[in-house]
This record gives sequence, structure tokens and C-alpha cells, in this order.
Amino acid sequence: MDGTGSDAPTGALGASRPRLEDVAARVGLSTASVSLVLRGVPGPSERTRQRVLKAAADLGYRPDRTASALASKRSRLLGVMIDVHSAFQAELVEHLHTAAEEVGYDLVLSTHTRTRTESTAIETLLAFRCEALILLGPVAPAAVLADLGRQVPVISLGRRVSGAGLDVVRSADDDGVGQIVDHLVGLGHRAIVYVDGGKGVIATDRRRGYRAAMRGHGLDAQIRILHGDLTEEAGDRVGKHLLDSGDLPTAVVTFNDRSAIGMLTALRGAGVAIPGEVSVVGYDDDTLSRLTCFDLTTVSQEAEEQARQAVLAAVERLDRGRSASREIVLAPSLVVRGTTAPPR
Amino acid sequence: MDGTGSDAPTGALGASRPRLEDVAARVGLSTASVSLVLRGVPGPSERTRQRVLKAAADLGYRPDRTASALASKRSRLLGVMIDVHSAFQAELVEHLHTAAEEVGYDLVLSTHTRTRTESTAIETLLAFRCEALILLGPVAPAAVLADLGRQVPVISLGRRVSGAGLDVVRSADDDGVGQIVDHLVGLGHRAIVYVDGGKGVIATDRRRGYRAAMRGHGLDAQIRILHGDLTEEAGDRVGKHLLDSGDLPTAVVTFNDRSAIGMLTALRGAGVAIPGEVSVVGYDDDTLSRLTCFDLTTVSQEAEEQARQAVLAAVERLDRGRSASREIVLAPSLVVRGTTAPPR
DNA sequence: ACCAGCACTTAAAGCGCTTTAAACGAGCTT
DNA sequence: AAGCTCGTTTAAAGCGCTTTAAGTGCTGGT
Repeated sequence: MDGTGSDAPTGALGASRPRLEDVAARVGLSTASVSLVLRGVPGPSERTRQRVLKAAADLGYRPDRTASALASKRSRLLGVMIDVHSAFQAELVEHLHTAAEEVGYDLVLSTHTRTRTESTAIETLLAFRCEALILLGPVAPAAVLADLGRQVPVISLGRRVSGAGLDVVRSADDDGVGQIVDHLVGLGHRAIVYVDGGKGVIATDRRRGYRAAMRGHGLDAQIRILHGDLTEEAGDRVGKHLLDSGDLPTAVVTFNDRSAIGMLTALRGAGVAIPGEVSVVGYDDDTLSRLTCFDLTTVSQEAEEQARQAVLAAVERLDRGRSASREIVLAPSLVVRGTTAPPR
Repeated sequence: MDGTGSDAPTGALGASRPRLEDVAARVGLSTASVSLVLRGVPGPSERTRQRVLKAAADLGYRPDRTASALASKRSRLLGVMIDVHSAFQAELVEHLHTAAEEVGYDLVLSTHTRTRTESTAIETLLAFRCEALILLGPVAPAAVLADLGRQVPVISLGRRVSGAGLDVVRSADDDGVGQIVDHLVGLGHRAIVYVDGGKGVIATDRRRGYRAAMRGHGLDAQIRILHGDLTEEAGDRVGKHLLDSGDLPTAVVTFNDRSAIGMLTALRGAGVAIPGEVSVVGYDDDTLSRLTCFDLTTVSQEAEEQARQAVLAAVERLDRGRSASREIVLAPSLVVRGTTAPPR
């Protein structure tokens, strides 16, 4: 150790690391044998296997993905497009990682942001030669996704895409909202307002779920949908609007947890007791919603299961030759916390 | 369009896409020329250039990163390790993306989670042959990072790492907290409590900043530090503790915005007017803090500038041969919003 | 005419790995 | 002794690109 504090490598790829050939030379075998051993392909004798493994370890050999991808024409890479700002998607990524690892694939993440479009993110994934793409809540038109799906297996996670030949893994959003309404009605609520989440496919499903459930309980007349979007901001705004209108419902259901948190803050800030005077419910079971300071009743989307199913769908196409598209709809589950109670 | 909904590719890499050779054949040139044109290397004539570009476009040619990385021994990839759960890091990633793009590099993201250690995340990055690593708030011991830095240029973003030969880009955390204290004292506060953020390097710096600033104002006797951590949970807990103690200060400074939000909720929930009775300040200028429902006074870390500097540091090492390590310390800036006011 | 110099263009040798067909011995038959 | 099989190993041909030295055909100077 020279401790000069300035001995970091400067060149492109640093000192050349050991190659397959170096390992082979060390044990006096061909690179072919070493390759077979290292990939766990049956063939080499036990003795060879041990010697190779030892040599590789001694040399600190680590295969070069780039080279093996090129040679094998398999990258064993799944491309994941995310919105790096979404807490829920962050959670999905975590589960995708473990699921992919279990089946021997690696993930490459690409994010779309205000300054980076969805298609740029996808381009990047394609340039890495990902074998399949898992898109989290893609917003691109179905036709575009269908096109993409013709080049590479595509799994849409969270968003319904009909007739595009893609695989879809999602949870039954309408059912989720239905469960919320059932829960509230069960507590005795009737004046249940819904704060909408915009014009996306998911928002449509949830809104429909609200309508259907209200009608199912004979509350057609009580259906009341307020304009909102995906942010805390929207919840706050709608909350203030409700307060101003002087026509507070006994329960508010919002498109997602973020919106619910805005709503919560607006109402509490105005001295409204929750759940004493008004019950509030969100959707997503966001990390935020679990905090004791919010303690929000919400709906869990079973992130782990969705992730597992998405990876499974990819593997079925890649390794098991499935070619027909599949849609997997999971049942969401209500998580009752502290923001719901019988109406006063 | 056959619209059967089941025509997605099933094989490993889908139908083989056009190669350099195909483009070359189409214009009757060698692959060498095409490669030169496509990479914008000077040499080919204008006429050739045009024809190649057209042919490539017609064929929908997209270079194979894997192959070119292998051949050129340059991946032009920067590895970024993030904690996918952090909103602030998400923002950094966004800026890193644009900064990297400007200098012709691409990013590969790897995340560490509860189930995926920091070193696994780094291994992945290395396997992709990233030319430099940008680690967001790494927690590994300095010695480990120093070791890594011997293999590949490493930039620690946000965390101070002394004498390990790495580049560091961070903001002056002590100064940031100092600015907060100055602001509060300027408003007339004296009883200013600090809620700590644990035992990390960053927490240490901020705590020190608080102490120094208090002393600077002759408020040694008022120094009061409460145990906390990085979560909303902690803020909430400490807030309740303050309420119970019956000894409310006139201002509370917390380690980060998340903690501040917990604090805010706890105090408001107990009917304490903010900023009327107590002022609250966070740190990070988190997306959350900007919401009208929190409207938190906080300190901005200049995410964009930090990202730009980190990429610059990498490029200096990779393309400009710098070998001495560098530490870039940016000045944070106070963002005054609605949770601070003169004491009652 | 001849060659130097210039502007382009290209053949060919890899990059570090995978993969396939072929080679090799050793142990069996017949 | 020739022929077979079987288990193990390997030579060699790529994967799709980059890169370098060597080519080509010009022009213009002498």
C-alpha cells in the first residue's frame, strides 16, 4: 500500500484482468474446457472441474459478460424500464432482482424522466441486447408497444394492454377499488367520494371499479368523482376544494397513496378529525402510507408476486418457447390501517 | 398486421437484426468505412457519409454495444450504484443521465436493497465492464472503497471518503446546517433543537455543523441533540417525545426532510401551530418537502451540479488522463419555505 | 513519364468468449 | 488385432464490431 491517494487507474478499462486463456494456461487445458467448467456444463471430469475452479479463484477470474454475450448470442439480460421517481416501482425493482437472479438472469435498468423519454429508455435497453423487456407502467400507445413486442418479448407490468400480443402482469385495479368501497360501506358509509387519477389506463380501471362497486351497493346517487392526478399536490388541492364546498363526504377514496396523503394533510390541517369525521383510503400500499404519521388504509398490489410473475413470463418465452401472449391478473388486497372508521 | 396477438418473438434474441455488414453490402463499401461513418470518425468523404447514413437508416440499423465494446475495449459505460428507495438519489440519477449523455457515455444502474448488498451491486457493474463507478452515498468502509478504486476510477457522490484515492463530490453538509441555524437565529430563535441522523459520515458532518453554528452564535448552552435516523418514523417518534417532555423548543432542525416530515406530522397532529409555535427545518429539498401540504424550509444540495461534477470527474480520469484524486465540495443553499417564522 | 503527396478506402487481425465437430485414449468386443 | 464405444478434451470457426497498416487512384510538381 503506497497510500499516496493518487494511485487509481486512469486508463479505459484498467489493468487487463485475467482471461479465460490465463486460467487455461494455469491448469494446462484448453479454453474450451475451462469455459465448460465455469458454466457448469456437463462433460469435464471431476478432477478437471476442481482444478479449473481453483485456478479461476486463485486468479480472481471474472468472466467478461460482453464477450460471452457476443459469443453465445445470449445476453441473459432482462431490460427493465422504470420511473425512478416512483416508490412503488422501486419496490418492484427490488423483487424483480431477486426473481431474475433465481433463474439466472441479470437486470439492466433504464429510467425515463422528464428529460428522458420512454422510447429513449427502451432504445438503451435494446442496445444492451436485452432478451426481454419488462416495462413498469408504460404509457406509450398500445400500437407502439405492439411494434416493440414484435422485436423482443415485452412484458407490461401494471398496465393493461389489449390485443397487442404482449404479456401483461397486473393487479385487478377495479377489484381493488371495489374492496375499498365494500369496506367503507361495511363500516356504514354512504357518502363516498372518489378522487380520480387522470386519463391513464390504470386510472380508468380504478374509476370503473369505484362506479361499479357503488352501483353494486345501490349507491348510484352517491357517485361523486373529483378530478385529480397522481401527486400529493392533487390530493391537497381536492381536499381544500372539498372543505371550501362545505359539503364534506364521510369518506374519500383516492387514486393512489400520494394523492391520499395530500388529502390527509389538507383535511387535518383544517382541523378535520380522521378517521373521526372523514375516512380516507389510498391505493398502492406505498412505503409512505405505512408510516405511523399517516397510517393510511390502502390496497396492496402484491409487488413481490407481480415481479415474480413478470420474470416468469419472460423466462417462459425465452427458455421454454412460449409464443402465445398471456395476461396475468392478480388480486389486490385491502390493508386496513388507521384512516378508516365508521362515520360519525 | 396480422393481429393474432401471439406473434411476439420467442427465441433468444429475436430475428437477427441488421449488422454492419448488411449496411456495407447495401452501399457496396467495406464494413470498415461504415464503422467510421457511423462513429463520426473523420476520413470518409461526404458522399460516402451520406449514403451510409441513409442505408443505415433504411435498414433500421442499430449498433450492437456488446460487439463494439468488445472490439474497442471501451464500453463507454458509467456504473451507478443507487439505493432505489431514495427520492433524492432518483433525482441525482436523472441529472447523471443527461450529464453522461452530453459527453457520450451511457449509464448502467445497479441498486442495492435489503436483499442485495452494496458489493453485489458493484460486482454487477464491474461485470458490465463499466469504465468508472459513481457510487451514491456508499456505506462501505473506506478501505473497501480504496481497494475498488485501485481497479477502476470510483467517484463517491455525497459521502466524504478521506485518503482513499477516490474522487469525492459532495456538498458541505456542515455549512448547510450552519445556514439553517443562522436563518433561525436571524429570526430570533435561541432554543433550537437538532434531531440527529445516526452514525453515518453525513450525519456526523451535519451534527458538527449544528454544534459549530450554535457555538458561533454564543448559544453553547442551548445545544440539544436528540437521537434520530433517516426515516419519517424517527421524526414522528422524536416529535412525540418532545411533546411528552413538555419542553418544546421554538425551532427544530432535523437531519433530513423525511425526518422533518415525521416531526411536522407529529406536532401538527397534537395541535401545535407551525411555524406559529415551532419552526421546523429539514435537509435535502426532497420532492416531498416542496409539496404545499408540507411546504418545508430546507437546504438544497444542488443535485444537478453534483451530478454534473461527478460525471466530469469520471471523464477527466477516463478521457483526459487525470490520475490524482480530487474532492469537490459544493455549497448547499437554504430554501426558505413556510415552516419557519420568528418565535412567538 | 515519374514519383510524391493526398484523400479515401479496405483487408485482415483481433477483442474474450462459446460452440461444434472432431480427436484422443482407454477399455471392450468379437 | 481390428473395430467399437464411451468419456473426456480440444482445434478452430465464429459472434459483430474496431483498428491499423496497407492499398487505391488521384492530382500536381518536376
